Amino acid sequence: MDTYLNQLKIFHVAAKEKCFTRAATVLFLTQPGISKHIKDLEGHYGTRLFDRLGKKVALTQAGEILFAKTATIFNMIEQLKVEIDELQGMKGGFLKIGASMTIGVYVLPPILGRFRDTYPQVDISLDVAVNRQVEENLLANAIDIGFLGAPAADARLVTGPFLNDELVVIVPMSHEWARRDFVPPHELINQTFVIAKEGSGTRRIIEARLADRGVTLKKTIEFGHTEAVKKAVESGLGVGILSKLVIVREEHLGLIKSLRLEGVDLTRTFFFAYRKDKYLSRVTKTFLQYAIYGKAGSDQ
Amino acid sequence: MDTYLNQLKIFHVAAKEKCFTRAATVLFLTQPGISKHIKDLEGHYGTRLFDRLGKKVALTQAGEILFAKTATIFNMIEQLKVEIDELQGMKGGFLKIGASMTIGVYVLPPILGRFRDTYPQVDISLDVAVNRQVEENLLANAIDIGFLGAPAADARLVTGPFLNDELVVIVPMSHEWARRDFVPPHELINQTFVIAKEGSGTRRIIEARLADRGVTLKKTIEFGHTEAVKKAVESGLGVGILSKLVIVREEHLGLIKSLRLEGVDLTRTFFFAYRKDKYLSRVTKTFLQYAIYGKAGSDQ
DNA sequence: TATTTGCATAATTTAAAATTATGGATACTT
DNA sequence: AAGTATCCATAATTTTAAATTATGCAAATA
Repeated sequence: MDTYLNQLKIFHVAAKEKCFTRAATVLFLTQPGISKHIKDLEGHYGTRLFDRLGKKVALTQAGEILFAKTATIFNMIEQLKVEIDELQGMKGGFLKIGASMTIGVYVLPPILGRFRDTYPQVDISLDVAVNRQVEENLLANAIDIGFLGAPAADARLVTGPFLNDELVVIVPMSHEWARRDFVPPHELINQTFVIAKEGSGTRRIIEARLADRGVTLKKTIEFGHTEAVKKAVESGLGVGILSKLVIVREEHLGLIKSLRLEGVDLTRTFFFAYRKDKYLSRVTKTFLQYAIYGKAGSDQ
Repeated sequence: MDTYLNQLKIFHVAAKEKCFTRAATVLFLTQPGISKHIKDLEGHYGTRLFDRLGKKVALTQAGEILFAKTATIFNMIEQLKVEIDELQGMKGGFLKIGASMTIGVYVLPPILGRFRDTYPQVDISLDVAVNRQVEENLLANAIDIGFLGAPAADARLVTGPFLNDELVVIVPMSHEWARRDFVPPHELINQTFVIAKEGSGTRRIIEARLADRGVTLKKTIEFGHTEAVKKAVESGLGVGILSKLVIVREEHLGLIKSLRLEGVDLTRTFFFAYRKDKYLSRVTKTFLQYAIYGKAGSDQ
């Protein structure tokens, strides 16, 4: 075969891994095999594709050109299998979802439950990660669809609004604010504040919007996890700000009370995203309908 | 390989030819080989790709899906060769150069200009930095080639001489030395000296060579920049020592006069350097020829 | 009905691609 | 600074995959 197809596959993995040895592991081969194939390919194209920089390897310009195209090619080949399976009406299939924290833990589970009731043959995986990681997983084709706290930044991804959310102040039932529905921002300053760890999407929004109103939180206690924030507020440690989505149960049970911040817009939107050049399988499309509209909408 | 790449190629040709026997001829194979590969591929996709209609074969629906994509795929693969060849023919690509001050500002620009005239499609970046930084950039593979005021110290770098330079004493036209061509070193001592900032290559050479002759400069004024030194000398602030390369224009315009130091060797050499284990692209090689010989030399 | 043409299958050969073994060079470690 | 580990390159060998030849069957051609 004069098109060096197998070599292209091996090159692609090696370029992705930036390491021949790791590529060998991924491909269930040994390192010398990788070296040889790359060498063959370099012979074919008449130029080096990798610089061997000591222990590291790095793509040359020619390598970069090649890699850009092989990514598309092997994406297409993967999609082929899906498309043909669907043609045959194979109802099973696999749906790989990635989501950021709040969505993955509080929003998706009930949706997944309903979806599973209707399509019990579909295997589902859900990977909860930070926004950036979800984007990367989409680009690496490791997940079919992602749910993010912000529109995907990468141009290779298609993004759309998925769900509107609102951040609310939460206080324990023992708190004097528990009988109110609104609180003006400046009153927050004197409160001990239980807040999510730096780096979370929620945290960023809170700080940005409060800063707009000239309010900076002083007495803050940080927790790494939403559940911890809830528990802390419940037990009277202070007041918190969390997504409405994550406290519905607690509020319903009368464990905490939520209030809005007067005159501060704490709404935000979650987004879905997928690779522009990815063929969305029926399963994926259907799930997206479920997620956005609660039920399957139109078929297209 | 679990992607059946070779089979895809064979399928593609067979689908194009609508005939296994002819596909065999095209691919320099025999018909049974084609049959087997198609069969393997059908096993992989779990469905027939061709209907065997008596003496004829025709694509099934699944086959059509496959054929549509393989057409794109093999198109891309062909395109790849073209794109990489273009890179080789220097109809694209980029060249990342690092250089120390004097070379980057006074020597390279005209060379870059000529190079660009011949290869307008090559993108060029030039990063001017201190010697050490240039070396580090080379090692980090951030630049393709570097030009330095001293041979690269790191064993992983290949170094070669690039350009000979000479430091000369410069005086304003109003100075009594302006009518001389040589000046003995000891006369320098009584002069106010305008000199480049500590740390520059030029400064180090001046001090080392003068120290050999037992001369230490006393009345010195430091400037951070070569241009400042020139301006200072022009306006009669004192005498200076600078590279011949940087004052050709000023001397030609009659703004300053340059003299040699009697009996002191103030010549120095500039060097190019690149990573020993880096593949020098054609663009890089050609540029190096331009830099060293003024024009492209031999092709190898 | 005989003949040609095209694909399928099986046995065998051939060629490709894998592995093991080894060496050199660079980075990390103590 | 010396020793160790890591990573890639190369060569010799083994294994596997893919080619071939040989043959059969079915449909189109005459």
